[in-house]
Amino acid sequence: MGSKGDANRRRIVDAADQLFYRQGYNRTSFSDIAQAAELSRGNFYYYFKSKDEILEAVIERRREQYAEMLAEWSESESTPRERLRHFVRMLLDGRSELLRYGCPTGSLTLELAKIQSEQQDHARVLFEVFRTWLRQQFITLGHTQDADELACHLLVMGQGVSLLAPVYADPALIDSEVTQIDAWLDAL
Amino acid sequence: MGSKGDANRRRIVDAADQLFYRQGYNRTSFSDIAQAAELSRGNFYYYFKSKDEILEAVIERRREQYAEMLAEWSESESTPRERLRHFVRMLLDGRSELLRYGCPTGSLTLELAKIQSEQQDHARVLFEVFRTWLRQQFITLGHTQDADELACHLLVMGQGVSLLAPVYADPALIDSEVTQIDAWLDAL
DNA sequence: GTCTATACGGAGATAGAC
DNA sequence: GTCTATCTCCGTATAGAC
Repeated sequence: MGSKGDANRRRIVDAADQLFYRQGYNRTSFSDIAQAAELSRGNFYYYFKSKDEILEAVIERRREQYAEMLAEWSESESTPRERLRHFVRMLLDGRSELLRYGCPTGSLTLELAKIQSEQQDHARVLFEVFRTWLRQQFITLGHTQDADELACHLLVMGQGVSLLAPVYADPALIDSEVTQIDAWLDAL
Repeated sequence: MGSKGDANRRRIVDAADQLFYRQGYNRTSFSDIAQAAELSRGNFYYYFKSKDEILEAVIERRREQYAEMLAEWSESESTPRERLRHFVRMLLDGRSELLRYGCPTGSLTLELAKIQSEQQDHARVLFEVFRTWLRQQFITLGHTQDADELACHLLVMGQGVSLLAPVYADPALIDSEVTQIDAWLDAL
């Protein structure tokens, strides 16, 4: 657990994270990751013994990042409505990557869903992070009864946009959708 | 192009269609398809020389089926509102498969999007079939100005539900979403 | 048209020298 | 900790007998 090893480990997870997003999990090989992390395949196996282990590490890393991001939003935005708007604005901020590769969480989870395995359960926690946070915002907004349904509906719309985005690669589609989602939020 | 060959060809496309849906395109091998179609690998290559060719055939087959299905709905339902409701009801009718594998169109297209290739263009036509039909319904409903935006928004919600469905494998989530989408339609 | 045999490359994974 | 060499399996694809 020296400092050199930790740095390499981080480099591997970084590289794997990016490649899983851009190429997909199934199409990303050990060689791809090793090459991107600038390590030999042999040395690579010193850090991770299976593709499963890397995936687990990537998911855990993303989970931490998302949780941290949402915690920051909870601090920086004072009202639940502003926080929800911040969530929607993600679609505009990550626009160029969204148009190419879709949502990192959605695309990964959908890929794993087709291989009925324990990996799917791991990936689901990523959605749970957002769902829980969104639900809390809707509760604070006064929608105590249907907070979870509203949270899911917002997730649904976000995922729908993220899927259609790479299909049409059209920025105008994202703009139009964000407008409609904002209108839905305002009407609540 | 004898009758025997045509039957085999159809069997292959059938098998490939199912496997692409349930396992995903990337994880489905020639052997998988040959086995499901009950053909030897050797004979298999007599009909399709590459995975690309099979994919093209599968997409074309789906396109025809969807176009036919939508044409039937245009006949069986007399008002655009009823036709749109029929579209939403797909989420309930295909419930059990949706909960396991998501939407055939959405999952395939997302997978292909990560391999920037011509295959992506082929898959996009599947969305175009629905988008065009939906747009027509909204126009008939009187929304001439924003028909395309509304069509896309309905597609977005459908795809969002289809992605979240296998993540949580919860029928109640689909029910709740259908209710909310129906309410959105009614308000138009 | 249908099969068997086989070539070839890439992927995951390990052993062992340094 | 890092590397090279190597093993095995699987996937795509072809040749050629029947």
